[in-house]
Amino acid sequence: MLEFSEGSYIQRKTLFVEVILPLAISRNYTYRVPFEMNSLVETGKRVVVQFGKSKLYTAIIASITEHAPEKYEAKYIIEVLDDKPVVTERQLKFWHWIAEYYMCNEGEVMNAALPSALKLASETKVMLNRDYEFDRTQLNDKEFLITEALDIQPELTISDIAKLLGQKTVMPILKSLFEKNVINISEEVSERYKPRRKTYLTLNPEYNNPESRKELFTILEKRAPKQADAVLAYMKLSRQQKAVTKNELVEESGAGDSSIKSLIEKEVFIAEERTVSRLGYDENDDIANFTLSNAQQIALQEVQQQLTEKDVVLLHGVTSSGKTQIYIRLIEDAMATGKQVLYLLPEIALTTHIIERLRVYFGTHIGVYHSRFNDNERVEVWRKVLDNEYQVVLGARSSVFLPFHDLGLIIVDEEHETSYKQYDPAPRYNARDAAIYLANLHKGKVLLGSATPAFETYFNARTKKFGLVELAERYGGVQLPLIEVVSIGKETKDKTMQSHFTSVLMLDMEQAIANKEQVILFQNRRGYAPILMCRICAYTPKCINCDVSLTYHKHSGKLHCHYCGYKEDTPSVCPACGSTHLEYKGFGTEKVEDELSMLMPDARLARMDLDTTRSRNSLQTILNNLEEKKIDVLVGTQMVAKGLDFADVTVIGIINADSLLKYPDYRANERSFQMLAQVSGRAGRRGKQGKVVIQTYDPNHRVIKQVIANDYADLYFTEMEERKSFHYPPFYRIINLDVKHKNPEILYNQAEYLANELRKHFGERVIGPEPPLINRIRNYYIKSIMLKFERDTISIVKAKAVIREVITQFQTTKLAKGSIVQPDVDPY
DNA sequence: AGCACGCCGACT
DNA sequence: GTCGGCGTGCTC
Repeated sequence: MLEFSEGSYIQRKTLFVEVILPLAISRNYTYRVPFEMNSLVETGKRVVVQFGKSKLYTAIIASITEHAPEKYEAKYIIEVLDDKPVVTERQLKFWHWIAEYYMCNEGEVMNAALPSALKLASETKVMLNRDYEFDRTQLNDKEFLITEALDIQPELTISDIAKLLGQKTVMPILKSLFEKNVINISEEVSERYKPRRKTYLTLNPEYNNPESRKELFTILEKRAPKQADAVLAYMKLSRQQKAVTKNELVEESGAGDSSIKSLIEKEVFIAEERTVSRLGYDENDDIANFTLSNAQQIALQEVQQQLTEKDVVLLHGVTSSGKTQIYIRLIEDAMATGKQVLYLLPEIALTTHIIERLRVYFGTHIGVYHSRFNDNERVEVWRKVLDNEYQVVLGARSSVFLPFHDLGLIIVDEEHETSYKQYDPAPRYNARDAAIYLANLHKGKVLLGSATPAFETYFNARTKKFGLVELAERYGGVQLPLIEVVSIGKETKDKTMQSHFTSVLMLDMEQAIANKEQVILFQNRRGYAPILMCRICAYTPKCINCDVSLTYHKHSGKLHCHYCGYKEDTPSVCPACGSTHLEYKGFGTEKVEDELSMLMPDARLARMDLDTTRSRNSLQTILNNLEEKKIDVLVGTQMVAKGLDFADVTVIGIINADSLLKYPDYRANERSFQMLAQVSGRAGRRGKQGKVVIQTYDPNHRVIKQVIANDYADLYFTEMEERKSFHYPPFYRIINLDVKHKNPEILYNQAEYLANELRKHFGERVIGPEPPLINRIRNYYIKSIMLKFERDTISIVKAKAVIREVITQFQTTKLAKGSIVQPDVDPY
């Protein structure tokens, strides 16, 4: 003992760290800190540890103690990766809450939260960054050696590199190479996000004075009249709107693409490519310089006022009411106090355009976080949020995991969107709900925005748990769509129906197409016909796994199960009685498209449902075609109602509202109301009157009346008063347990067994596993068991404790062999 | 998540 | 007789 200074005393203490490993294991593990690293360890820093026989992982320090574990000998930490923590203590608390609330492991949360480049493991693959030219003379010997090796073999694992260098500690070298942008850390090579581009035209300023313009016209009219038309059309358009696109000009002038091309070559027009949003916005609505309408101003003040009293406020504003402008004012407020802001959007609404416009507004202080970003970009955003370089972050679901220091405000736009909920890998979190907890950790506020709030949100607002601000007026004089309810029954009697279309809808469609406007038809079923039935013995083919009737798909000529994906050939004779009188009952999008193509042979039709969007770019192609007006009528399922607005869609037809009104779901009325309201909201934007045609056998159905009145309160509250027995979430807390297995038969037995185990504790509050509907995800069949508790009859904590115990027993029972049970908590 | 260990079916 | 399938348990 040569030294007695305080510093050396600290070095002599034996420290242990509890770390979170990025694995689905139930506990945190304890490692021993070598003396020389005593001053380096800190909560939230990354460390490299060996776990199991040979694997190295990046783990996060969750806590530091001096107490040695008693039952085992702790392994040593191999290295400390960071100079300062990459995960804040608040985040660790947040992770802990997520793990607890959504019944998963902290390791799984870590996996979802950290970009993979921050969690290198021995099997991680490394490759050269091809997008970046680097100067190899800047590298040291070892770094140089690695790049050389990567020239020969494009992919190396970290253990390969350890062998190559003949040393165990390679992480710091890789870290530095990554930071110098020399290497990439591979993940599944995610498709890079391609922004959508549009060509904008401006007239060469040379022709701004009347004389030179006159001159231009005289030349053009003689030699190229089409080009003259194009210039005239440009003048007309530019008087109406701020920016003119090439496509708009082609359409307006009737001149061909080539005339415009030659005008660009002659430098009459100056062409410029710009990134464009897929939302209904374009250059013509100005976000940088806007004034709030009266209604918006009142709503803003009300939101500000309510945010002083409540932690969460719901802004319920009809489609096109200009909620974004209100958000921008609120973001400014929060920024003025020096706090950070998180602006959450569903993935589909995150486009470069909205980002660009907010960038114009907030400069370089705004960061964006996307699932389509590659890892380098994600790490960069992570670091910049950590270093407080970004004051505003615009992002999808996973951005709730960024290392914020001082969140003043979280905005959750389109709060009702189901894409905020992650289903497949744990953690099965809902970013909207997690955001509320996150804001709470920061003593910040949450604004939820929606035109069609989720039922639970509206319930919380009406029961004063959340604040509530209503904005019922569309912005900028945009009219709410006219809604016309048409009785299918009456038109059938009058013989004015043409296949599935009423005369009203036919007329509206024809008019819209004549005006070069577009139509969206909504039919809540895909396939051709949902039921095939024998006319003699009423036999219907059913799925062998799920016991639901099989849907006929004309495209494949087969019968499909929409739950598990099972397919079989269409029988030509009834398998039960041998008769040949087989009948298709009901109809889906395929049939609607089919019949419409016969009624309107000239209209350009397209279909958007799961079947037509399964392949990689097909959704994008459909959207592009719609935007470029290569489609007159789009037939689709729920997909057409999600997030996308097109300026020229003026007519929305709901082919059969009754299939929606009888939605086979325990939240039936809410779902049908939302669906109808969302679809309806898509009609008519930017100065065009929209129209919604609702075809139904039941024109007096209350839900339809409420959609017309945009009346949430009545729907929800009378419903609750009248039918307390209905399975509405605000009265119930629901926990879903998913049972997974590759074999549907075993799965069903196990689900049944688990349900019975749970019944021993919870009695009749366990629903399931009937009816035998089985979903298939990847190669597993999944069956849910729902636990439904009346509110206040059981604490969710207690329920979860019991469930955990049952699951643990279940997993050690012989019957449970091979099944994985994954709980999915619905917090309402 | 990996990985080893162990227990049953079809092969040189 | 073994090779290898997966089901099970453990990793600080």
